[in-house]
Amino acid sequence: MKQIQKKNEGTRFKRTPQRLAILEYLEGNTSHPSAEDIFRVVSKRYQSMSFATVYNTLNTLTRAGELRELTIDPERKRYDPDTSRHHHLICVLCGKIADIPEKIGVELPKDMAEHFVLLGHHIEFYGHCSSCQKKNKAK
Amino acid sequence: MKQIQKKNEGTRFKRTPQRLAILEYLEGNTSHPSAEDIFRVVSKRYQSMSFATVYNTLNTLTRAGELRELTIDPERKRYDPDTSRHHHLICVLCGKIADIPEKIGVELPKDMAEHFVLLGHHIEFYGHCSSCQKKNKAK
DNA sequence: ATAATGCTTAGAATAATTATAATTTATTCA
DNA sequence: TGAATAAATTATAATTATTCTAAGCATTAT
Repeated sequence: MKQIQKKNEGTRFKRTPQRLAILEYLEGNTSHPSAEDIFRVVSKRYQSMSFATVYNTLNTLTRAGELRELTIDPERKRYDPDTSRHHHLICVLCGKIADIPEKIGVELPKDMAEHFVLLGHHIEFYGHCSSCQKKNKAK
Repeated sequence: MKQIQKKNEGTRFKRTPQRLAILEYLEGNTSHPSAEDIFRVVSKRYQSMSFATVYNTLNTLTRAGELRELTIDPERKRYDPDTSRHHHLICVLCGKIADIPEKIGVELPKDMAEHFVLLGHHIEFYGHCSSCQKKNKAK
C-alpha cells in the first residue's frame, strides 16, 4: 500500500550534496544573489557543480515556496531566501538591494480591487545608497 | 559658432518614419507591450522595420524619459508610455498588467530612509484578474 | 555638391535560461 | 542489504532576449 506522501516541505526533494551546498549558501543570505553569483561561490567548493544544477535547484525551491524569485534587476533574476512578505530598496547607482520589513500598510483603491482577487504586493523603493553618495561627493 | 542645443525633449532626436510608427503605436497604449509586441505590430505596416530599430528606439526614448521600462515580467522587458508616477496590477495567471493611479501614500520607515536618497517607488499588486476567475469557474 | 552626423538594416555576437540525453546517485521495499 | 525504480547531475546543445557591428542611407550644415 502506497503511503501518503509527507507534506513536510523539507523532505519533499532529495537532499543531494549539491542542493545542500546551494541551500547552505542561501541560508540567511541577504545579498539577493543571481544564479551566477550562486554558481560562482558554490562551484568553488564543489568542483563538479554544473550551472544547470543551480538553475534546476533554484526553480525547484521557488516552486516549493522555499525561495522567492525577484524580478527587480532588468538583466537577470535574483533570488531571495527570505520568503516572508517584505519589500526592497534598490540603489539605482550600484544595484545593491536591501530588505525593507513589511510594516507599510498599502490599500488598493476599492474600485480597482473589486474585480480582482488580490494576493499580495511588492514595493520597490529606489534611490541612492549611502556608499554611492560618498563616492559621488569625493569627486 | 556652435549653437546651444535645444533643451526641448521633443526635438532631441530625428523623427524618422520608423520612430514615428513606434511612437504612434505607443501613444496612449496601456497594454505594456514588449519589444516583440511592438515589432510585430509596427513591422506589419512598415515592411523593412528591423528589430534593432525597435530596441534602439525604445532605449533612446527610455533614456530621454519619454518611456518607462518595466521590470515586472520575468521573461522580458515591458514598456509603458505613461511616465507619470503610477503602479501596476498584475494577473499571475494570464500576465496582463493594468495601471493603478498613484493615490497611495507610502512611507519608508525613517531609520531605513535615513542613509538613502529616496527617488521614488513602484508597487506591484498581484492576484487573479476577473476574466481568469471566470475561466476557472467554468471548469 | 560634399562632408559630417546620425539612423536603419541585416546579421553576428552575447548573455541568461531552458531543454536534452546519458550517466550517476538516492530511495524504496522486498 | 541490494536490486528496481525514480530522480538528480552533468555536459552540452538549444532557445530567447537583447546588444553590437559594419555598411549603406538620409538629412543637415557647409
